[in-house]
Order: sequence, then C-alpha cells, then structure tokens
Amino acid sequence: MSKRVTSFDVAALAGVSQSAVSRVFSGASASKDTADKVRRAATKLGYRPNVLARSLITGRSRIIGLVVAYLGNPFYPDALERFSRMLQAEGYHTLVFTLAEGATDADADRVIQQMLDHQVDGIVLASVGLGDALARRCDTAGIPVVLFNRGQEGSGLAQVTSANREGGRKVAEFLVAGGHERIGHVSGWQGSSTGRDRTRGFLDELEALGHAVVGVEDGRYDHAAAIDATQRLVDAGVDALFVGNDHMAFAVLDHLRSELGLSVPGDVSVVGYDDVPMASFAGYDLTTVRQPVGRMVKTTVAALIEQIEDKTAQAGIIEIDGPLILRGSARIPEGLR
Amino acid sequence: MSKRVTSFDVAALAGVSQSAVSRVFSGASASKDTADKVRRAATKLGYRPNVLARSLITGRSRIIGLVVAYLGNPFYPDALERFSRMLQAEGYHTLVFTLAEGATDADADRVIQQMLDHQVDGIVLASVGLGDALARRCDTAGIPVVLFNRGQEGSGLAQVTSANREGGRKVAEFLVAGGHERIGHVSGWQGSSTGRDRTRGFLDELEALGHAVVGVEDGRYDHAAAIDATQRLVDAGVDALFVGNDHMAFAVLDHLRSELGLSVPGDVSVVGYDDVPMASFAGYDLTTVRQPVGRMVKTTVAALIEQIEDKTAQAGIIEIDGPLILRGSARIPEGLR
DNA sequence: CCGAGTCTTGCATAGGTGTGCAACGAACGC
DNA sequence: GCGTTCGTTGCACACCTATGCAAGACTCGG
Repeated sequence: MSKRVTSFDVAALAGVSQSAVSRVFSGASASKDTADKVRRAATKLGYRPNVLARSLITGRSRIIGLVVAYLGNPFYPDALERFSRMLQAEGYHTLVFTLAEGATDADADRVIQQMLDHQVDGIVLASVGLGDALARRCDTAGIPVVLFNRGQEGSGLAQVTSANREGGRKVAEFLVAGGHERIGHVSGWQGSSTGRDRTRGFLDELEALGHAVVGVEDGRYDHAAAIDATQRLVDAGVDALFVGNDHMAFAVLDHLRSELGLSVPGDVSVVGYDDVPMASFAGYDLTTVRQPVGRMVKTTVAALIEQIEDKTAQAGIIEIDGPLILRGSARIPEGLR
Repeated sequence: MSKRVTSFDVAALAGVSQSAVSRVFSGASASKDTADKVRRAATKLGYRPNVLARSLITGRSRIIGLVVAYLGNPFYPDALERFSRMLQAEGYHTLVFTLAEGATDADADRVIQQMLDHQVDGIVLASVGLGDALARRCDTAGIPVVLFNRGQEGSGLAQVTSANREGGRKVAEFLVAGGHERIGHVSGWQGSSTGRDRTRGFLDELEALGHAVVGVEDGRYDHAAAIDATQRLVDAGVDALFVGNDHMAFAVLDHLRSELGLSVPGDVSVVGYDDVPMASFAGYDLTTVRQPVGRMVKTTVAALIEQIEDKTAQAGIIEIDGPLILRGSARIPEGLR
C-alpha cells in the first residue's frame, strides 16, 4: 500500500496551488487551463478527495441516517433497497440503524447520538413502530428529518405516507359493493398513525354506506396478534376481513385456510394493504391496496434533500394515493369484473 | 443551535490540556484525578468526540461497507438486520451499498471507490450475484473483506457460507429415503459457488445411493426461470424436486399447485434451501435446509473484526452446518416420522 | 489609454482530534 | 540522599481539505 495521495501531491505535479486543486474538485470556479492540468495530474496519481476531511470542514457528510425497526415485513426491505439506490444516485450514502420495536428512550437516544456523531445530513425514520420520542429528539438536534410511512399529528415534521384514509375508504366501498354483509377488520397497530388512518377511513366509509362493522380487533402489525384477532372475528361470523397490512394478511389467510378449513374468498373475503411483491404470488393472490413504494421513496428523498439544501424549507405532509389491486382473495363485484 | 463543543472547551473547563481530554476519551492512560475532572466537564458541556476528526487522523472510520444486490429474497433482509445490529453492538456502523445484479465492472468500481472514499474499515460482500471482479478489487484495495453466503475458489478471501454440499447431500438422502423414484433438481445459479455446491452435494449423494437424476435445470435464483425449469422437469415426469433456495421454491410450489393443479407432496415433493421465515407459513409449509443466519452473521462479523484489528490474520473459509427442517411439502420417510 | 469591474489564483487558516516527544514529578532501591 | 525508572502531562504538529481575503490578470466601455 502506497501512501495516500493528497491534494498537495496533485498540486505539485500540476504546478498549481493546493487551493486550485480543491476548487476544481469542489466545483468552484477555475479556468479551463488549470482545471485541465489538475485533472490530468489527478488521474495520473489516482487522486480522490478525502471525504472525511471534506466533511470535517464543510460540516456536511453526504450521509443519510436510515432508522428502521423490523425488516420482517417485506415492505421495508423493498423501501430500503430503493432508498439506498436513490440516495446513491443523488450522491448521498445510507447509514442504517436498527432500533428494535421495544426500544426504550435510552436506546433511541443512543441511536440519535451515534447519528449526530457521524454528522448525518438528514434522517429518514422508516418504521411505524418507532416511538414519537425519537422523532422529536431528531428534530431538536437540528437535523432534517422525514418520516416515511409514518405520521405524527401536529409535530410539524415532514412526513410521507400513502393516502391511508382514502385507502381504507376504498376497501370499504369495494367490500360493500361485493355484497358482503358481515364485515370485520383486523386493524394495523392503533398506536401508529397509519394503523389509525386506515381504520378510520374504512369505518367512516362503512358508516356512510349504512353498514355496521361486525368487529374491529387490533392486530398490532404482528403475526400472532393478527391470528388471534382473526379467530375472534371468525367466531363473530364475518364474511369479509380488511387486514391492516399484507404481512398480517398472509397470516390471516393461512389461519383461515389451513387451521379453520375455510375457503377464501368463498367463505371469507380478505383484503390487505401494501401490495408487497409476495401478495401477487399464486399461493396468496391477495387483493390489496398498493402503497406506491417507488414514488413514496422518491418523494421522501426529494423532501429530505430540499430541507438539507434549504434549511428554511417548509416541512410538509405528503400523501400519495395508491390503487386497489384486484386479485383472488376477495369476491369481486359484478361491475368491476 | 449552539456552536459545537470541542475538546478545547472541555479542557478549559477542566483546567487541563486538550491532549488530556483526548487521552481520556480514546482510552489512553491518564490519572484517575484528571480523568474525573475531564469527564465531569464533558458531561456538563455535553461534549462528544467528533468522529470525523477522529477518523481523519486515525485512518479508521469504524464503518463497515455492506454490499448487497437484491433484497427480494427474504434471506438477505434478515441477514442485513442482524449485521446492522451486531455491528452496532461492536461499535461499528453499516454503510449499505446496493449493486444491481447486472452491474458492470464499471459499476463495481464506482462502489469500491465510494467505499474507499469513506475509508470503510472492512467490507462484507453479501450476495451470490456479485461478480468476482468486485471481490478482487476490494481485496486489492487493501481493505479486509469477508464474503457472506458466497464462495470464490482459490481467491484467498475470507468467506462464510453454510455447508452447501453437505446440505445438498442431506436432501438427496432424505428424498431417496422417502421412496421417490424420479427426482429432479431446480438448481441455484450455477455461476455461483452456493448454487454449484448445493447441486454437487445433491448429485454426488444421489449417485452414491444408486439413483439417477431425472433432470437438472438452472433456476438462476430467479422466479421466472425457476418456473420454466419446473415446467420442463414436470414434463419429464418428476415425483420430487430439490429447489436451490426457498425464494424459488415458493414460485415452484405456486406453479405446481395453482397452474398445474398438482398436489404437494402427493404428486410431487418439494424441498428448498435457506429456511427463511416465510417457509414456515402454513401457506407454503416448506421442507428446507436451514441456513443458520444468526451464526453465519456472527461468524462473519468476528472474522472481519479480527482482520481489521490484526492485519496479518489469516483469511479462512468457514462453513456452518444447518439441519434439514421437516415440514409438509415433502413426503417424510417412515423412519423419521 | 485609463478606470471600473470580473475572473482567477495563492496564501494562510480553520475544522477537531490523536500522538510523538520531552519535561516533570513521584516512587523506589541502594 | 541520590540515581533510576515509570507514569503523567503539555506542547506542537499532523491529518486533508475548503474558503475568506487580497492581489494579480484580464476585459471592456468610454
């Protein structure tokens, strides 16, 4: 390993000052002539600017902290992959932090501190399960934050979600149009805004259509809890279930078919939320509301970068609408066939 | 936002020199007395050492580059989550790079350069799909590298995989014991060591038991390719299939049941490889060889850190054995019930 | 031909830490 | 009491780049 080549080495070979080299590589103004000389010398020596030194002085690391709780729900790996790719394209990099669901405030503080230590330029909080405290602390630290797939009322933080209430509404409309009479709901975690919003949109629309809900059980975005909830709703005699996300819906389908021997959608229709890749597998073939991950990620990145580059940028609340994807797990109304 | 507090501020308040502060926080020797004074002043001011400055001077960033190709196969998100958590526990952080499967050497170089720019202390290459060129370049750059779930013959690089040949062998033994007569194989990508090794172990054992294979088709770890392969093997009349990983096995199961109307394991037994969480879902209930992700990740991290801390450490090849998990997708021999 | 204005360039310094070196004091053996 | 050794501390510098400032080069209109 040879010694690391610095901007001074390049300057010496090119016959200019170190500042000239710096200016060429940081995009500042420089004459065509010197720029050429510098570039030639740089490639000859294999020079690359030292990111650490650069960050140290500019105070900008071009690193984004991505906090995520649980990658078992395939929606998040998908998002993570897109975040990494998109940030890479924008010249940023992704430092991943995992924070278990049951994390205490002390854990959250530790993660925040570590992100501060690395001087991340911005933070994406990508998990419903992450407590409000974390978001507040990020914001207090003066670092741009965007909540991804997660809202927080009145926090003033930027947030990008799908149109959860509208999505819930669509499902209600669809199930009623399908002629279902005893509709139940395995909700997403009611401690999260996504869970609450989907539930509210669903229930509001049911009411507007003159239908009562047979029962609402909190599945807490958890496999086992969803199965318990399903059991209770089946006991109550449902003929349709709206499940708060696909991850739970798979558990629900398995339980209905394998444990209870019920036919889907013959005995019970099931509708999920997310449209993760697996939802289209023939084994599940799940009717579900699509969260347009690509657009959500793109929007999140754009919002974050805007905040980074212009500290006065207003933090907005952005909802992205997604369609209901019709598949085989729920009876389809005549008019839509 | 107040100004950032530096070691000089702490030194002034504690009545010592800046070097004393540095020594206290970097674990060098210092008297109990000064250490106390420094710590008190530090907490009072809320001081934390600047990681960038520290990395700049020591040349160690305490950041690990994790290169991953495709998170659609749920084995990798699982591994990623564990890597992040485990590295965090060891005081390292995870910078994620995605490299599409069809990435060119130029793409690979770009990623390498970016990792070098950030002075990562080590690199984990966690994807079968990543070309050999990338691994070589990482190594040439003089940065510790460990291949995760991916081998490379004669490269001299450290690598951690499961015992793929032994795994393939177990499957052959199991299927033969189950009385299957027409055994086929949808292989993992034959361009990867994992794919080749599983296939080789499987075929060697079949031969040793006096069985011929009906057919071997390369599924290339790809959904669509696996379905094509399955179709050809079904046409050839198989009564059992060993599929190169779970991700493909799900596609195979769906195709067999939904498209071809076959019963599993009545008409065809299916065995996968990985034991991703989804394999235990009732909808698939897949018999499969477990890759012990937890131990694989732990081993990888340990090997990497050893290389980082002792540059002369020998890079070894480590294989971790995993059991065959018996579920409902393959006929179980009498003796094992 | 001159003055004003614009672009370019080098000098010097900042950014915050780790560490070699030398000095210093204390402890200790004789 | 003196020489030696060892642990502690401060000084100064290194790490590598970006940038304010001032001076120089250059353009252009009158």
